[in-house]
Amino acid sequence: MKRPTIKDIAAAAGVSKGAVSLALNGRSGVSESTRSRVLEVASTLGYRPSVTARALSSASADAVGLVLVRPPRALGDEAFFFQLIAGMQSEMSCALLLQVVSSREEEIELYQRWWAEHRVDGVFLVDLLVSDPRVELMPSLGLPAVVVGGAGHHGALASVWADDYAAMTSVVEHLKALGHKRIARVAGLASLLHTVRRDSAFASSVVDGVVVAGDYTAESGARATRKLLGMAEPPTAIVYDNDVMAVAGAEVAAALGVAVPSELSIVAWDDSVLCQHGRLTALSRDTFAFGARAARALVAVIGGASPTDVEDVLPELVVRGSSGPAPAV
Amino acid sequence: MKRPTIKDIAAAAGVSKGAVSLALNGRSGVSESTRSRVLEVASTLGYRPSVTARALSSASADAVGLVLVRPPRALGDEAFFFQLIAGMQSEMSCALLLQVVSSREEEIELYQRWWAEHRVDGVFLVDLLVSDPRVELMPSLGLPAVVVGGAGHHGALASVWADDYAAMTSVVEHLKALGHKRIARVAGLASLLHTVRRDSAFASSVVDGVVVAGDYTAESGARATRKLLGMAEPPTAIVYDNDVMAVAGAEVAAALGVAVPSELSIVAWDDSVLCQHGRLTALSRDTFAFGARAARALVAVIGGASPTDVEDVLPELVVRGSSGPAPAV
DNA sequence: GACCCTAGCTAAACCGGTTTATCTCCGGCT
DNA sequence: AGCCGGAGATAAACCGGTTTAGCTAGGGTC
Repeated sequence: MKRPTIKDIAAAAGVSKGAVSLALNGRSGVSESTRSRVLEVASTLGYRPSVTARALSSASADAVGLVLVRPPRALGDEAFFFQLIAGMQSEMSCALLLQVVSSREEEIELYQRWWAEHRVDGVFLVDLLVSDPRVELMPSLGLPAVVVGGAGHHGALASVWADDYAAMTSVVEHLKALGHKRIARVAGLASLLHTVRRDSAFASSVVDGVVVAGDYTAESGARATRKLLGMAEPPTAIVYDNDVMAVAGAEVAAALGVAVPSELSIVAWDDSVLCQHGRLTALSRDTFAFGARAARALVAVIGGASPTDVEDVLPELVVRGSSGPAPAV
Repeated sequence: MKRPTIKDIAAAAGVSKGAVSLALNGRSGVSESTRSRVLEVASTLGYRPSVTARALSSASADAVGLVLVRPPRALGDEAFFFQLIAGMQSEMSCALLLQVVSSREEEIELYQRWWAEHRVDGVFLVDLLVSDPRVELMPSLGLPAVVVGGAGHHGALASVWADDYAAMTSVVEHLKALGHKRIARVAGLASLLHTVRRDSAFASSVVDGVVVAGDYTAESGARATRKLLGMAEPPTAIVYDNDVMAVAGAEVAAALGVAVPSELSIVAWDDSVLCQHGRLTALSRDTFAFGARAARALVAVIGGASPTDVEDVLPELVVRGSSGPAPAV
């Protein structure tokens, strides 16, 4: 009960392997009558081309790659990536080759290997570093790639991004309009490009703004919040770089008896069910749609389109119960 | 700057392609001196075998498959699957081929295709149906597979599972011990096997227990809760089939002015950050470890081990603020 | 009628591995 | 000496496609 190969079709249709290949791929070199006969035979035999064999002779691999550099254990709580992946899938007819590794070196090694082995037709690049070697590497390999969530234009690569700078500014403006003066920020990993972008936007719109580093985990969010609230002149508003840290921060505030939002306003970057149920004011971007857009861009680049930069809509601030007027002095 | 192939190594070492293959795979047929010379050359040339080519001559594909049947949009909120995937990755050195499809037919089609094309060495089967055609299909295809989250033994397949029946019983016992008599349940999709298992456990330990169907979304959880609380004799405790529905239910209760836990106890199946921050009593299983265990089982089956059934530890009830003594009559 | 061109097809090489058949050489046994 | 066996290596077939070179028949041109 083996699956039919191109040879079986050739035999059944009474033509050569080569003719079958031409006919199935809609290329010239066979007559219309032969082509239709081949297609007929192929469909009755339930023929499916083997991607493996096809990839070997340098055609499509029918898959795209995504490598995540994370401690696997922490990954599961990051709804962002799963939303992103789900969105990507919605716009791709091919499969996604996914692997989680623990270092940047392994990541690069893996991209090279996948490409050398024709296992993928293209890749997504996420978590862009400030000076990211991948931006140079991909074009030199000739591997189609799309930067997801970078900061605009990146070398010769296509890019799908949102304006973190403008978004941060809009958050700060919102808080200033509510009368806040002492605004703090709990940042994400300093090595990531978007952290730097948000940092600089924050620095230029808030004078003497305090920034505490975090790593997206609940623990780091709680720790940073305790530190901030323990200062001589604690902030009246804190902006967190992701939802998990913000929720943890809100809990710390509650535990310390700091009322939200009357004494402290909290804003989260990236909305999620977590923020919705915690009634946190959050900067909401449609991560699912973002992933879908990235997939479309990658498909286009693989198809031979020249790389373009797509700017996502500016994230919208969804005001919920965790932000309000600054406390009277 | 092409990647070296087995031919290059053969030329550099002055032996034939066949000898190189034997040497690299640690098989007999070459002398120790030749083997070490080949290995030496291979490492200095930075040789990496092409999985694609290898898969063609019926060897390993170095990837395993997972197909999810979901509307992609809803998938992103289901932390369960992402935790599971993260756990799988932690125990696999190979990549995961992931695709989201919208129907069971496509799922089966995809499994067959992947296997026929040597794209995967084995697959995970999730969301087992009550009478699932895949259980018969996999052995007949000869495709190594592991059932994840089924109900024990499934035909000729290996299985990694948790005892939903006993878990449900333990939840009900907990509530009964608190004095609850009118206990209700918001179930998941009726087509899934574990729903049926939980249903039957619930039915046999709760007399006249009301069950409302849901589909794991927040909307369905809210709807079900409104229905239950609007009854003439509303339940004093509700058990939800996942975290998202439970949190939505807690919100509905709050909106209707029903105090939790003094008037209504809420228990969620599957713990998550959502439950932790919502202070919901939840049936906690370590989904990450569950995924890791599934990966180990699949690796073993692919390696030729005879399929075994691994029972996961019984999920543990983590009591938080949402469950308490039944209200006095 | 000789010549050329092209459409339509076939045979064969190729991709990068694995596997099998074959060949040679060397040592041990009778 | 003659025979057998096994170790060590090679050449060639194979996996299932794509691609290229080459062949054939038919039609148009001068």
